[in-house]
Amino acid sequence: MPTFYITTAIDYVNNVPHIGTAYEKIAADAIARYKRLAGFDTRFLMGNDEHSTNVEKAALEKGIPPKEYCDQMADVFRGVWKRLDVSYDDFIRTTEPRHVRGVQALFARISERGDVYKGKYEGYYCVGCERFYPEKDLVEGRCPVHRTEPRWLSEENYFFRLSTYAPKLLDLYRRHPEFLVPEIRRNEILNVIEGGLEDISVSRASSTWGIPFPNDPGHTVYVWFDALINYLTGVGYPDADGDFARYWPADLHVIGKDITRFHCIIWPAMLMSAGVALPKSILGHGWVHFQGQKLSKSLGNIVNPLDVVEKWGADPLRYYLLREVPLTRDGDFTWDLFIQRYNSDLANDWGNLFTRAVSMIHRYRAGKLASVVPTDGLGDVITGAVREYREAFNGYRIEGGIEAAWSVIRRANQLVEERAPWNLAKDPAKAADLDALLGTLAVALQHTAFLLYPIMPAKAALVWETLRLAPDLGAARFPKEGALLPPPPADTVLGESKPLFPRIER
RNA sequence: CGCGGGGUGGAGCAGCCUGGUAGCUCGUCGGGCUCAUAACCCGAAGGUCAGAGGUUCAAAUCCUCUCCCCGCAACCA
Repeated sequence: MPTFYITTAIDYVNNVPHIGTAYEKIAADAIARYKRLAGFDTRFLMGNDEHSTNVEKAALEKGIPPKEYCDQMADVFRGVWKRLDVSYDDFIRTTEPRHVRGVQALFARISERGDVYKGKYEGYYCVGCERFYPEKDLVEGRCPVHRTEPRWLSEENYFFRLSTYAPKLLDLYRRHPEFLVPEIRRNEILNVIEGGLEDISVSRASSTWGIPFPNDPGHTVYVWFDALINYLTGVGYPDADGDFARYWPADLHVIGKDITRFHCIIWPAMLMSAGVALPKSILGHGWVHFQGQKLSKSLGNIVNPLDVVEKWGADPLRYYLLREVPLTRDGDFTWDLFIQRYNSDLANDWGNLFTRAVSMIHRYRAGKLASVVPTDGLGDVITGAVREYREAFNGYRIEGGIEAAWSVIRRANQLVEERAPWNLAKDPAKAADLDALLGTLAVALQHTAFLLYPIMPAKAALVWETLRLAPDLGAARFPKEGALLPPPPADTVLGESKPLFPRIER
């Protein structure tokens, strides 16, 4: 069985998830669910990044030990992901022993290669920002953010010879353009690499909340190095057998566009140095804005995904984000648009098709299907939509997949008008026509549920169950090219007709 | 000359790479239907494709210039 290993970025735990973080996880989840339907042995990894000094500080402010703080935050994050129906297979935390062990092992490999050396890190350091500033970025000798005078700090650090990997990275991008998508991000990264790379500091002497440096416990591993390695330790590295052999190299890292440099320059260089296979592809997605503005704490426009979920469930939010925000671009979340898409797409199109079809099957045929073979060309519409859907998903164009599913919904709604079942029902001579139509609608509904399962798993499952199909929709698999799914059972009473998505009245 | 993204009917977008009927969703207007969540279906109106110049038989699409908007400091995916 082919495998598919997909990861998201792991999250810093000094903030709770917002709608932008949720977007990334939902998108990755849709892809993971799609791959499972497509028959891949799929591994979906998420996690938390718990080692930064900011985390230590946040814990201190709460007056609890960092570990305890991280435990609490891990519960918060996992709770949110559960509410959003994110189906991760494993959740890694960078404080776990399995991770620490892997980080140290990878460092040993990089050191053996001679790519780590001890040097001096000097510069202006702002305590407020916890970072170094080049002299040119200072404003009148002061930190541009805090307006305080930075300290001149000189620290012994370990460095990674990133500079020597520039030619190899360029070669990687030349030979594997799919390593980083979309193209626009690839061009940005190529510019950076072509501009030359500098060695980077990979240890901190000042911090204790981190992974001890191998052979020099006075230092801790720089948090980014620590974090990136989660993709390896999440499948068992450094153990070469088991899950690591099964899933590595990863097929897809889903990350935000702000951290492409770490993932597309430093990460592959680390792996090259350690002699570990590179991931196959990295997808740098855009931002979700709110009312046209970047999400920002200082602006106070952070949208908590749970606010949406509490009112309408996870599915409408998942649908909105996946439909409205293509992975390659920035998108916008507004309540107006959310309600509009909910009402017109979910309530009126899909939801209404479901209710009208199921209720007619009950009204005219006591809830039983006499025929389950689609007529009126619906079979071709469905197989065509499935083909389009798969092409779109394979290119990570989830919105394209959604549109393909909608072509079935639209055609089915049209067909109801064309065949006017309420008239067929009045004429006993047309009973067979009515049976055929109702069966066609049931099969169409079945396929919409199947195709929309990666997007809206809960509602899709509800439709599936109403049609009295095998209980676990997630265990269903795509039919062969050009074929249909095994149809709903004939002569079984279907479930009730009830609104899938009650309209939102403004 | 800092870098990048973008300006297409009322709104949001596709088309631009590989020139040749300007397409989609929503909204508006008119009609149809009554199975359905006042949902559904059909039709119509509405755009000199930011502006100017150029190449061409032909430009939203290629070239040049101009104007406007948004990112590129931090929290942060």
